[in-house]
Amino acid sequence: MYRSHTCGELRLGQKGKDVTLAGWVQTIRKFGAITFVDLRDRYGITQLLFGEELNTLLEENPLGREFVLQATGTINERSNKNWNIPTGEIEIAITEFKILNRSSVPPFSIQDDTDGGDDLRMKYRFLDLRRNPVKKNIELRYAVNRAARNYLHQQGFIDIETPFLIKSTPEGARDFVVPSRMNPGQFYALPQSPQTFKQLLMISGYDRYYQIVKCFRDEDLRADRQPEFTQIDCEMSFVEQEDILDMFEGMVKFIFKEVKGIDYTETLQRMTWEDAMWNYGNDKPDIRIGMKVLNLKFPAHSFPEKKTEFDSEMFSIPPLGGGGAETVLAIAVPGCSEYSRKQTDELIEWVKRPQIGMKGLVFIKCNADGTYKSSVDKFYTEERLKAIADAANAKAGDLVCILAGAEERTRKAISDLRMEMANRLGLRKDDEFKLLWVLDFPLFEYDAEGNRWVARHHPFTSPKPSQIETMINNNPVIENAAEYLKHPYANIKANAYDMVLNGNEVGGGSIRIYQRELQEKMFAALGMDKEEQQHKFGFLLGAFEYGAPPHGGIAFGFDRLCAILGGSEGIRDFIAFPKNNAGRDVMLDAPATIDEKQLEELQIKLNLKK
RNA sequence: GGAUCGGUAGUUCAGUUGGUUAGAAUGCCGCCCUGUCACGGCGGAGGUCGCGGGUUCGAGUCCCGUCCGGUCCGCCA
Repeated sequence: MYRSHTCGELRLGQKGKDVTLAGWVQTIRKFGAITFVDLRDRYGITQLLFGEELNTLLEENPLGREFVLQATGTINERSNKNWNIPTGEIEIAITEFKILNRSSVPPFSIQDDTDGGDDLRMKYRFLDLRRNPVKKNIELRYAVNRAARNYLHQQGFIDIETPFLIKSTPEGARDFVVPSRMNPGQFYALPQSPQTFKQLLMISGYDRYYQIVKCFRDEDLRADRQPEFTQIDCEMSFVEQEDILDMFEGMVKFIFKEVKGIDYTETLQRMTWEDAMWNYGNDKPDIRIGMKVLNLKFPAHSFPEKKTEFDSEMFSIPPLGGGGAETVLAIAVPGCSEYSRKQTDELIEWVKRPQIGMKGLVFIKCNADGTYKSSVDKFYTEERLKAIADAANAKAGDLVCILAGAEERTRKAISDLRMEMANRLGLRKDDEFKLLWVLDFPLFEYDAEGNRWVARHHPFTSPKPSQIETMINNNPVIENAAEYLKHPYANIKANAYDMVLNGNEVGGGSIRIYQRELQEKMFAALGMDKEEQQHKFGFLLGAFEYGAPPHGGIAFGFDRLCAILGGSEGIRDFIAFPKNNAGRDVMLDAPATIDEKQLEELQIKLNLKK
């Protein structure tokens, strides 16, 4: 027996008991005759006391940081208690000890506030994982996993594994591919999601399926994107959109309760995609913060049903962009009317950065005394400034920020500016959570490069029932690229939904197509002829002919959900062994070349550029 | 594919207009210390300034290239 207890469980109540602990040496504090050692394991830290009688033994067997130590002794009450740790009232008076293994000096300190940089921590991830902050994240991840499984199990879902070695379908993200030795020249692809398999399971009658499963996408990475990531993947049969929303609203609330102890009782707010874009410039708005976007001027073809008291005559921006910008958007930033010239100049520089790409930024300061001061005073009367400020819901003390430019870019910029200002003002608290459903996404997006439609969600998403006729009865071919928005397909809305948490998309799904005719129409709209459809998705089209039930589902970004619940923007510290932003595992140094012999077996010849 | 920031001691960083022997903190090693828990005191070791080239009397510092890392844009059905 290596240990009788862990390093986190002993308390004053067990005083006098003889125990054996095993763990890692956190610190050694020597005081001439006596030595204190903090022994650490997954459960906590317990102080060991080495008395004078052990000094010879300690000199013969010197301890060092991160040594693996087994020590036996008696639980003592401390004369000086440490109220910062749960075991701080006791210490173990050691009678014998054994070094189970030595350790080199670690390249960074194994502490909450480590001195290690990210790169080094990733290279020695096995040491980094010993640190409390990372350990807490990994434990939180397990708690979320457990809560999700418990909920889904209670609801009658069953976990069914689907294959990782599947067929490449170059629609959407790039596939990771795996060569087949037994089938030379042929490749498997790793799944970007188990999408088609879960739909086939619905056809097989497993009407409530889930899986917490790895997915693979060979695209460039970000702080919140990894090449292999985990989804909570779910699908249900005989459901409408409302059933899915109910079921998974329940799941997320259950997770909040189990993991964070939060009673999220209010019904999730719902917002159409159009309202999200209109009011927040973004399809995943953070609704914890205000600062709704005011649309001062916008292209006639966009959101034709939206009405505003402003129009193209009302607002143009003479000092920027020459002949007046296509789109003019504003937000009222609370409490910033006192910004100095230096601060507003800095904001102007911020929006001019290439990532934002604006030409400039117009301000209206809504002063506390009820006057208005703007950077465009010579073009506007104070009444007009007031009208704009009022329309943006600005109060005295607010700073109205106005951006102008091409529609998409400006919309993204105002959305970025809104988030930036919220961050600067500390409005995005990492312990405040607000969930939102975004509904009624467009089914299609126009791809100017290929002059064709692409699926906004994925090609298995069904249109709103009322628009199935529109889809089937119209030719998807776009005759006039310039006027693609007049094509009947441009206005088809999808039976799709995203769950948004604090401005992050944490889940997304749809009611699926289950009729062969409609699915073929969808594939055709995406530019696939019959032959290609058969080659890529023949198995699914065929399956639809054998009693496919109406079905739909959703998938949650598990890593991202964990990160947000843990109060973090990045997902890497919620994954035990993550990759860096070039897709490398710096600990393994992967990817790597393979042996000539392996290439030969696969009958693959490299043809590297350069 | 692009933008941007960074790379100096084991580690985290500082290093002025280009100018003597490149510093601090922490860690490490040695000595002292019987109540520490970020222990304390004294001493010591530790550097290919990412790499290559250039400008210069002289480069950590300026220029070009390259590699590595962070963040972002494109991309991510």
